[in-house]
Amino acid sequence: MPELPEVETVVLGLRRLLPGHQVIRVKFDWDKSYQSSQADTERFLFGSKVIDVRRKAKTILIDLSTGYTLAVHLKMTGQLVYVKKSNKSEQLFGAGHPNDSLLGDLPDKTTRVEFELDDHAMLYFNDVRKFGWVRLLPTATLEDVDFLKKLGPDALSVRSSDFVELFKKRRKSIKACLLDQTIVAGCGNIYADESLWMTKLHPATQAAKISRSKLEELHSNLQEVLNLSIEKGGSSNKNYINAEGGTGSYLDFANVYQRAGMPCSRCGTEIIRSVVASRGTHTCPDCQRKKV
DNA sequence: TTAAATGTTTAAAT
DNA sequence: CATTTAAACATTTA
Repeated sequence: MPELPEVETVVLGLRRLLPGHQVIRVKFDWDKSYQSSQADTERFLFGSKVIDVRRKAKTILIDLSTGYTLAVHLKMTGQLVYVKKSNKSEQLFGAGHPNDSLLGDLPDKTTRVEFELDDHAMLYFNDVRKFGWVRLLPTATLEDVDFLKKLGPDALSVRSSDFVELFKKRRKSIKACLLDQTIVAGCGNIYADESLWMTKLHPATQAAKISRSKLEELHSNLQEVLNLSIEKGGSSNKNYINAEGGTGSYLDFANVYQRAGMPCSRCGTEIIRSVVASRGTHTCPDCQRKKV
């Protein structure tokens, strides 16, 4: 699911499963979901071996031995599920948008792309809303591709001082800045709301009006919640499955996201929902006093 | 029936 | 030209 920690969970999981294996075949039912020419697919995908799996912001990069890379973007509802069946056992790993496709039999009606691997394993790309995509691109040109070129520094690793510099002259709302991947890459709607609540900042506050110390606090809180969520992604819950296939709520950590009407865990005031930066926004009206 | 949903991307407005 | 805002994409679920 389509925020940095979930993408990271996908990457960490697939990195243990894919490298060394060959891609034999691909099948897709929606042409926007798999973007490559037939010729490139035959030349650079079929028979190629997976070298590595990595992440750039919220894009998953699967590097192949042919010098090409499968770039995968899950957008709002994408997920990647790896299934390897043998006579006696089934190895299963999946992460992304938390719905039942992670646990059910595949392919199902949300399956857009299927990759067949040389060891009888399958990699499924499921995406209810069809916003996501898989693209086969030359590895060397990835840095020039527009959707990766314009990204700001990764939210997980950006230094505090750089973070402050990037934000202090922006005139749009702090929430719009957090969601703007060209400023800082990797934050999404959930973590924007959570980190702003932690920092006691109202999402509609103009970034330029926020003090240096508050920005430093926001930087620290954002990295904290992202890291915490990555750790949670490693445990068994509904947006992550493994052989045990356990369920749970991946939003256990959330203090405001989708908690409208429930009490703020800090002061007890009711969490409210509004719209900021044209996205659903959750705040504690007491802790995060409105900007002027 | 209407509203909302984890994210870009593009066009239009400032 | 750079920045900011809003609509679009496609579908399901509450």
